[in-house]
Amino acid sequence: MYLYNTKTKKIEKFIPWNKDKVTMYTCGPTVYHYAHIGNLRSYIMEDILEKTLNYIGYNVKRCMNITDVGHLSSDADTGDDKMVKSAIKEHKTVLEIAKFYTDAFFKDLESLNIKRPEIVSFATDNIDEYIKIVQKLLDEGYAYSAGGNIYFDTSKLDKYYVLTNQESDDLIGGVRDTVEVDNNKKNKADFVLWFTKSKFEDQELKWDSPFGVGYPGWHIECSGISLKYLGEYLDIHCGGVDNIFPHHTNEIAQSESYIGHEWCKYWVHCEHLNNKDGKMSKSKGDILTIDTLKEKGYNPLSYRFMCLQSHYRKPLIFSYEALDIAEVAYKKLKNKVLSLNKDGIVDNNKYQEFNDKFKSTLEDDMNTANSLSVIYDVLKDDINDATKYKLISDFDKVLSLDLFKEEIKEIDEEFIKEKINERNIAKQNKDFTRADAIRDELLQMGIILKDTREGTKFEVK
RNA sequence: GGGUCUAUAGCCAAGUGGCUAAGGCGUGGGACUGCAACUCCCUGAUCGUUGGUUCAAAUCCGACUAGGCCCUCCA
Repeated sequence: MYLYNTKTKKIEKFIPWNKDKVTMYTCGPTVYHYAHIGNLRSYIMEDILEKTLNYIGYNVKRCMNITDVGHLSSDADTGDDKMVKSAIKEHKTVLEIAKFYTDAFFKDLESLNIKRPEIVSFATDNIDEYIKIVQKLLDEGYAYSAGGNIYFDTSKLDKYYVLTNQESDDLIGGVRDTVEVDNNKKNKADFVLWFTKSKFEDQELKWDSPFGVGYPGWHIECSGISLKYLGEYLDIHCGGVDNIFPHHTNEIAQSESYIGHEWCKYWVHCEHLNNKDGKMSKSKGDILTIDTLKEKGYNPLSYRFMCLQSHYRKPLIFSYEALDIAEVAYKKLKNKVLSLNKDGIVDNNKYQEFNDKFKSTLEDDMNTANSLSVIYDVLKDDINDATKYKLISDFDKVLSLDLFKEEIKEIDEEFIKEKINERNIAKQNKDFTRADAIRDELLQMGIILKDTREGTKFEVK
């Protein structure tokens, strides 16, 4: 398996810390709003990565966090806590908000056939872990207290900017208007580990700690959860490219200072889904959800197909035109696959040949566009249906496009057969007006008729 | 301003130095059909611009142009 590693800016051969056990951490959502389809692109990519590793024989232990507290608009002690803000807006408690959007998030994962990680942990369930880490960082001089908060001291590190080639002087403090400069910080890049002085009177969630009553900073959450569930040696850490700095950079700083050695080997980042004007984002408000796609009549898996047609390290521009194309291609592919006759003897040599080809596309930094091409190669090849069936159903263990799943819809089969019969009689009598009327009537109900050599068949739209 | 990534046909997109640049969708033509739909066959590009390295470049290097993302909210 070869992966692009943000840490080295190179495609590298994947060698886990332990021979066949892979630990994988993926940054999860902040549950103050619905996930938009751009967020979900990353989760699709991570799903493919996990399933690929399984497919080529690794045993993967994967963990994901759910951020349900302490996510400020800014990392300085300014701005609003997103969770609190939503809670006020929707007249609910913070935990009610978290529960609601967490459930919605899991539903989205299901719609897209994304496997739920083995371990899913809430930020609020691991407070002790953060306190333990912050305490040790304080004891060893990596952190300091100022203005009521605990900060990480980035000047204590030999190299802080490990994922980017920035120099500290290049940073523009407060590049966005909404960010205020926090004067408690010793260095521009320092970040909060623990807040004790909350500006929000209605901050509902607070915990007692040796540093005072308060709540954790944003970055400590992922380090804490990852170290707790996956240990001190992590193989892969995933997320969107926007997390490279500062979030992942800060995670490395605090985690490696805490454990005293290298922590994570491979950093894998997914590029964004953009629309014509740039990035979709929750905070900009222009979000497009899976539910919206469903309401417009799209199959969520068409979106998955669209993502798989592109490479995860390339920005993908969303448009309904592109989604329409993906949906047509997906349906056509599915129809072809569904018409395969699975009975027969599998040609093992051919199976091996195509399966190796499929694996190599995935092992090549998850080149899913090429993986899909292998399906078309299989369909076109001069091998029997049984072999094709076996190959494609195995491929689908990774791709998860439900290629063999018939659409289940409440249909009255008897009624349709009667109508088909009626139409055939009309056709025999050359009463095409009547025949077309019946065809249109069924079409209205979402039933498409096909006149084949074996007689008239129907298909659910 | 600094960092980082991208640029291939109408659209999506593969390609990481070497035969006529994958694949999908669409378009056009054809077969099939009462007409369609489905299916099948055929159909398209000197690879952002410009220098350079090389026997050989979409592929490597430089410059330029356009665009995305990050620089304390973000997948």
